[in-house]
Amino acid sequence: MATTPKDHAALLEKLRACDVRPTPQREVVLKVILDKRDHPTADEVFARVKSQMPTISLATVYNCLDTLVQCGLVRQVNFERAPTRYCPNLEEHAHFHDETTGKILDVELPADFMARLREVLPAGFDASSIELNFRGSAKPGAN
Amino acid sequence: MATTPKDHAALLEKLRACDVRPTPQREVVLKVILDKRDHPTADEVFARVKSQMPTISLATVYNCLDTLVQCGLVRQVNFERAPTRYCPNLEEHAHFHDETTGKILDVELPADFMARLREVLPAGFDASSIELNFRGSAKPGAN
DNA sequence: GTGAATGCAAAACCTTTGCAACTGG
DNA sequence: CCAGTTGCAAAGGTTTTGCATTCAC
Repeated sequence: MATTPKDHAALLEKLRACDVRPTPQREVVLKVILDKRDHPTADEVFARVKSQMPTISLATVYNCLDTLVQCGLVRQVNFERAPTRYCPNLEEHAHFHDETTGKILDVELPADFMARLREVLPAGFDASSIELNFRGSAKPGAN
Repeated sequence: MATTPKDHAALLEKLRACDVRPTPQREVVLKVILDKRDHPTADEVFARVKSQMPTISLATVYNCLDTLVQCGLVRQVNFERAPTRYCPNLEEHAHFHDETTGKILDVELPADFMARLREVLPAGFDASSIELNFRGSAKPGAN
């Protein structure tokens, strides 16, 4: 279960708030991402969406994902050579790639953490986004 | 010019220290990466290597790069959906992707910075590597 | 000599593109 | 109606693979 409303009306509202057409495809793509707390690839999103909307195409899923990322409704996570993953968590957080399970986990950050990270940038550098990725292994139990 | 010795003997020594066969291909791949301070893609490495060793194949370049990364002689940098880049700088540092120029720049970090970053990880998580990537634009002049 | 590395070509993989048909406002 | 979106199929670019040949030790 996600932290945010995910019923029909709420989803459409989110889309409209971003000034994008609330198409059924975008709604479903957004829905399946918000419905879980994981980090699916485009292909996994496609699979989930297909069960609700069998006629959707993979290209449309890619289109919708791009739109949602641009709107800031969903985040992108990039690790190594692996396919791009999508993240429903809009809070400031880092990612931990567990090499044992292959899973990606969210790492909560203290308040203002990202703001303080920016301080390492030399004068003249302005970061619009920051990605902090850990890779390693997690003992079973945590998260 | 790189920070580290890059003549024949020194390169071979580096490879031997990693317990890998010091083949001419590995040596040249390592050389062209250490010779500059930039972040070439596999294709760019291939182009540079070819001028010194015209018979080398792209697959071998990929093999060598993988080996060098595993040895820790070279680092990998991953940004967005872009092709993987390779980095000669073994110091602790972050990367800044300048969206205006498309270039990737090294960002120096204060001592122990990465160690302190690790502290945000919950108990039970052990990170073998950390990637800190900024994206944005840099005013001309810096770096 | 032998296991490892190379070179080549083909395949795999993820993602993008072109375009005709459709649709939401 | 009309710009924007979809669905499909085909192309694109990067990386990997299979296998015969060659090489470093």
